[in-house]
Amino acid sequence: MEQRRADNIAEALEEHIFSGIFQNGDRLDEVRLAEQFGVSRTPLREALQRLALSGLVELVPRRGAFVRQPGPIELMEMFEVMAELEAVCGRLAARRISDEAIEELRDANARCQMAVEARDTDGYYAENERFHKTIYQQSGNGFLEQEATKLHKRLKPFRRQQLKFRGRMAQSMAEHEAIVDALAGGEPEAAADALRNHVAVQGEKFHNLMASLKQKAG
Amino acid sequence: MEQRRADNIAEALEEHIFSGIFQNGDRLDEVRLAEQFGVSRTPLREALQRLALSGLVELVPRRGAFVRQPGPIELMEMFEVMAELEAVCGRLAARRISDEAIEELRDANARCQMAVEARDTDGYYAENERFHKTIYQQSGNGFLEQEATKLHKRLKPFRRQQLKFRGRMAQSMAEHEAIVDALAGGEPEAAADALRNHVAVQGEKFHNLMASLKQKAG
DNA sequence: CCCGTATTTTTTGTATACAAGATTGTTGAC
DNA sequence: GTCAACAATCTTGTATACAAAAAATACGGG
Repeated sequence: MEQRRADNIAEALEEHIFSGIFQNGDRLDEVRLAEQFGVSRTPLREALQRLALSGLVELVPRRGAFVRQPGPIELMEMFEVMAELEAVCGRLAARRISDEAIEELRDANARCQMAVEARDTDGYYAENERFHKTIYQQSGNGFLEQEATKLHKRLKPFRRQQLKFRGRMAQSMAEHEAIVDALAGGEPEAAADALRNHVAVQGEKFHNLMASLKQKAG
Repeated sequence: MEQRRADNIAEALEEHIFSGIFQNGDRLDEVRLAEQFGVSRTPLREALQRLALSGLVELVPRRGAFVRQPGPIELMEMFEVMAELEAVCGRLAARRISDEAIEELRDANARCQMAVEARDTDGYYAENERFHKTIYQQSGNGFLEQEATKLHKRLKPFRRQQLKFRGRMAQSMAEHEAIVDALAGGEPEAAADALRNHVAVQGEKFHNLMASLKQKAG
């Protein structure tokens, strides 16, 4: 249970990085952080290595660890891949999904709708996440589910930014309905297209994302 | 330059695991391996953690590191995802590919053909890899390229197994030609389908894969 | 004779100490 | 005054020492 500790350090660091306590090129001083977290450098280094492999920090040999936020281009690329991964999940899920899962999707959507009406962004996001994770699961491919979940987590902070834009939650809801209909109807290509367009960052969404990035930098 | 060292340990371990020196559930003893590689436990543990994140070993807290070869199911799942990733690369590349890259693909194919005639499996694999990596690149999405390359590498030993089956190389060649034609013709869906079918493990390929797995186990 | 428990032993996880390389500051020459 | 080379300092990477937890073994009770 003490591996837990390294995990917690990694997660805590993740939090700090995501929440903007650290800026983009900041060097992550090992001794400082070790003191701050009350552990020695050894587990802290292990945490850094994990974060490096997950892409949140860059590990330069003999130079140290640096916060590595994706720039606009890489971010677009990641969203493009996310859209395609979700599309694949949808295509597979349309053939393999269970009735219970469709119920769960409809349930998540209903709760989403309630959150929209209550202007509860956090609640909305929680149900939104459940919606997407259910689809990953129902792809029937555990490896795909893992990969999709990983990338979903990585993009979480940026997605949340976008939810703040007016009308986005309502539009997103409508898209969710279309996705469920395609899945329930067993239409693989329709489900894939609906999910790809739902996740892809295009048109207005693109401008919103860029705007939120500038806001963060300024 | 000394980060290199940890990399080398990880790579050496990878080699050992891939080449069958270690069997599937084997425990990787830290002190033994440290002695064997002539380093202390610290860098060795870091190497293990990397391998854990890349999926080659499983790190059980307070229990140790174990070799983790994917079973038949997970393997199928990984090939399914690989096929879809390559399909996406192809779809994007069909729109974005450069003339030089098409030349490179044709060149790789020509060399492949030569290797087939010379029954040079290694040579064939090298050119085959160049072929696929070029398509990843030409997707114009660096992140996608990275992910595809990672999975490609992970599946490498299993793919190689399959090349040994009679006629596989020749069939694969024909498929390569079709892929290049679709890319050169700027047909996204055709390129995607061709690549998906090329990579997917179905029909005869499925039985071949299963046979090679049993062979390995026996 | 077998099973459960306690003890010993091994092994992982963490801290600290040490070595090698990188960075920065200072001093001297042009 | 500026640039370069050297030295001092700091930081990373590695080794070792120590603590805690799990596995193995031995002992005792049933």
